[in-house]
Parts: sequence; C-alpha cells; structure tokens
Amino acid sequence: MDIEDLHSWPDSVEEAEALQERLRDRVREEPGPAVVRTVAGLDVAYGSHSDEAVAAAVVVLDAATLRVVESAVAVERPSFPYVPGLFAFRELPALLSALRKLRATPDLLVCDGHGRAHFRRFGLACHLGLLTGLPAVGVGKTFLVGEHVEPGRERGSFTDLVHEGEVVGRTLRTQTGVKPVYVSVGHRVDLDTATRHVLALSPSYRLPETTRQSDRLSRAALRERESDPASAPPPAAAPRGR
DNA sequence: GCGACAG
DNA sequence: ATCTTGTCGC
Repeated sequence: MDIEDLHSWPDSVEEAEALQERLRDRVREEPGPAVVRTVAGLDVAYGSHSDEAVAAAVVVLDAATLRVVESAVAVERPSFPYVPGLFAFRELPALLSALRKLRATPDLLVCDGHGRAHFRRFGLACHLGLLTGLPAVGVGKTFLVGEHVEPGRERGSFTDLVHEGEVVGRTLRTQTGVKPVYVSVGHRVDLDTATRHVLALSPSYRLPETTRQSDRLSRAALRERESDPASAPPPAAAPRGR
C-alpha cells in the first residue's frame, strides 16, 4: 500500500470503502499507553439546515482531575455524505482542523464513534488515530456491529462485542442502570486500557466527560456561528490529498 | 433476497 | 446528527 493512501480522499462510496480496506492493517492495537496525563474529547455538531456547516470541537482534559486544560473548534462544511460505515469521511477534515489548533498534543483521543467495532474494522477512531499517530479509543452511543450479551446492571460491568468471530469491542455500563456505551480500540491502545479510561472519564453520567464537553462546545460554536450576522459562508473543507 | 446500519 | 414537552423516577 502506498503512503499516499494516508492523505488521499475518496470521491465515491466505493473508493472510500476500498481506502478503509487498505488502511485497516496499519492500525496498531498495543498495550497502553502507559502514561495518560491529558485526554482529548472530539465531537461534531451539525447545522440546522442541511449540509451547510459542521462545527468540530476538541476539549482536552486533565486525566486525573477531569478539568479542562484547553480546547479548540473548527467550522467547515461536511466533507462527505453520511453513509453508515463511512461516517469518518464526513467529520475527519473538520476534526483534524480543530486538533491542529491545540497548543499541546494530548496523550489520548476519545472519539464520538466506533473504532474497530466497525464493518471493516476501521471506524472513525481508527482513522483519526492513524492520521494523527496518537492513541485513540472509540466510544459509540449506539450499536453498529457485533453480537453481545447484556452486561450486568451495575456501573463498571461489561461484555465483549464480537463480530465475525473477533472481539471488536465492549459494551460498558458507565453508570448503574443506564444503557451501556460501546467501547473499541481506535489506535495504539488495548481494549482493557480503553475500557478503563472510558469508565474513569465517566464518574457521573453515561457519557464520558470528554464527550460531554466536546459536545457542548461544538454546539455552542455552531449556534454562535449561525446567529452571527457577519458570518460568511463556511470555508471549504480542509485541503485534500493527491 | 431481506434486514441492519456510528453521527 | 437534528426536530421537540412533558413526564416518570430518584
């Protein structure tokens, strides 16, 4: 496979799926990371109209205190239509723009979507992790693929998510009595570490603080932009590859 | 062939 | 994702 693949951009559903097939084996599932001092949450909000604008937000938290360290936003146009399994192509450019605005590189990325728990084992968390080279985990709010038994009712219990004979993630109960979230490896982490971090990031609510904070920020950025009379049309999406 | 399908 | 009020439960 060519190094060009990393930054090439698909013009069709077929190309996008083929690109995922080529990139999937570059994902590293490994122990750790051992030290995680800062964790970044990433989320995107969509304009009320149609496909006019998307606001991507990154919020970096101190992993120990869960206090906000810094944040950044980027408003662009959606870079791809929404197609189940190709979700990443829609949000990736805006998310990367937001990440580039951070002054310090976070130790771990927590994405709003699946990682390996994906049709082709290459969800948003894998793609984002691979492009940035950073450890990444995926946290999905709803089911995408795999079979699983219901985890115990108490906070912290989990079960494996199995797809085509492979453990691709876990269903994790982050709060007693709430609906589980779906955790999966994005890049350069192992499932146990990913699960541990997601649980630690969720002391009070079903969703991890990283997701809640980035969700808040992305919506605020979008609202502000839509209510601003002087707001020019969203700039074109991020630069594409060859 | 039919159903399912992150945000 | 987004459109949306009240309402059940702790």
